[in-house]
Amino acid sequence: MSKGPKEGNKDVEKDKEGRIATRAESYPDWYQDVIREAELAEPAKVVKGCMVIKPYGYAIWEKIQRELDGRFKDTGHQNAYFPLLIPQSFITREAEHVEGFAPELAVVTHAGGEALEEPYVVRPTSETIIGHFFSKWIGSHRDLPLLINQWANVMRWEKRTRMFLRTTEFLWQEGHTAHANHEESLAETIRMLNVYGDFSDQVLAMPVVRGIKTESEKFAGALQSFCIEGYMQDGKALQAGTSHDLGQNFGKAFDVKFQNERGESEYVWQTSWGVSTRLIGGLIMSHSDDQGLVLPPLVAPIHAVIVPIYRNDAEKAQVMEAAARVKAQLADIDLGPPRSRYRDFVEVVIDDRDLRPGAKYYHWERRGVPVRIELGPRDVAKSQVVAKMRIDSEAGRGKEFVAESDFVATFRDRLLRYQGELHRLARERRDGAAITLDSWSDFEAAFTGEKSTFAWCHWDGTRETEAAIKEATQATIRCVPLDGQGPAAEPGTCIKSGKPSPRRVLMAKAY
RNA sequence: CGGGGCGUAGCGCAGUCUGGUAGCGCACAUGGUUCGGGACCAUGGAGUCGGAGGUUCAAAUCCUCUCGCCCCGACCA
Repeated sequence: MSKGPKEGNKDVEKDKEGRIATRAESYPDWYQDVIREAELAEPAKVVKGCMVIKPYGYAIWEKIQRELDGRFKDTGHQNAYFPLLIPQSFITREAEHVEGFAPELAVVTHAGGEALEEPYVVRPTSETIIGHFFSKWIGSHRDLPLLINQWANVMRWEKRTRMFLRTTEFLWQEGHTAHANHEESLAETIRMLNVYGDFSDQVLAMPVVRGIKTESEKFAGALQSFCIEGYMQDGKALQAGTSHDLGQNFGKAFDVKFQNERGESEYVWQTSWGVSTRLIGGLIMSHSDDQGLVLPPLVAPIHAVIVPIYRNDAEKAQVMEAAARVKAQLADIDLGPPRSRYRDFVEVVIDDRDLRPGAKYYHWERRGVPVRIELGPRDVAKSQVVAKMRIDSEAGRGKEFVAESDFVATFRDRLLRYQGELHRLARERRDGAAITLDSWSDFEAAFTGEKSTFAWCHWDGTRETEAAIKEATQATIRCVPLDGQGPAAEPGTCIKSGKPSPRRVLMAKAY
């Protein structure tokens, strides 16, 4: 939408011709326009680096929450809530953790009109305070595993912020679990990584690479961090979710001990995992185009909009009656999977505002509503509807004239096909852009200036080489892929140092 | 923390160089004509020009200080 029209601004050149959508190519123009014009959010301005999530954007987050929460419950987790403020001393107990988070903490030093004896930090994440409570709650191996999730806000005073992708305050969920041994905690770490990966593929239609972070990119305080990396349309990577194997680091720092079957005292093995409102940024950067937001049906707050067309009151009465009938039939459709714990009924809006139809088309297109239904006197007479999908796909191309009964009968299938198509298209864009590189000059060429893509390259496994690559190109090692992710594992030589490498890793510039 | 930019109506901006009635588009309100891809006409409401100080007969405009936001880097979900 960089050169696209702005809502309600007639000065900007209209794109009446050439309405073939082009895909997003760069933050910030296009990205921010999509957010503003779809009314997802706006910068708070009065609070540095914070944004206001508007109702339509928040509705997307609620969809994400609900679906993820169901999956957490399915894997045996329970929700709980812990304090926003954490005693500063908690943060300093784990050496790597304090080193990693100290620079970005917001600290409360005064309360009740007086200086506090010990300041509180606003949580940047809750491992420490949850560790504190775990130590009280866990005594026996019979208390394990303890599987807790928290939906919360956190604050990280980042030097640089970007709407949804990195804001000072953000909403997320953080899972925290404690286990009796490392096999179990590692299995949990990988299990939740796959919950995220599956969710991203199935619900967000955002294909991701599942992998392991390098030592320098891992979570501060973890033994090992697993991640899912999404491909954004400007070629950059987005860390869309992480799952950490914390080992006994926090158990030792917070004295979380249990007695095993033999009566011996042991530290618990913990995990933590999280995804945030960043997913909404990933959604935008994965699917949207010059005409605005594109939403997969499973996270769309509104699945279909009916635009009634009429010229006089008689026509209006007739058309509105048909619109209400179509809406009522669609509203009974449940998009949820057959055995889902939640129902996900189709949400239909009849746009009866006093605007011309064309204005409504643009309005809803910008908001990414998957299906538009036009309904006029001609259609009512023929018992048909005119359907148009947000983007051309197997689920619909151009304007289609469909018998009302057929349309209703196939609506669920149409939405689910569209969902699958968005995933397929995103994967094709990613795989079409991804490259395998073996020479350093090719690598530099691929990342000059603002350029970025997914590059599969050999790396010698050292922190020094990793740093040198980042220094030279701004590209980083996004992850070492798990088996089955990316090219088949085969040994080679490092793209930078020429030293031996066991397998290719994923490199890209990152958000 | 470095480098750049910007604070003027709800939103987007012009006006600042060269001081002199506070402007434009959209949005909003009312009336009318319209209505299958962003309608038009008429009328109207809406502002301590980010803040403080200074220069001047006169400051959105010049000077000093200050606050805030955005973008680009270094750090990160």
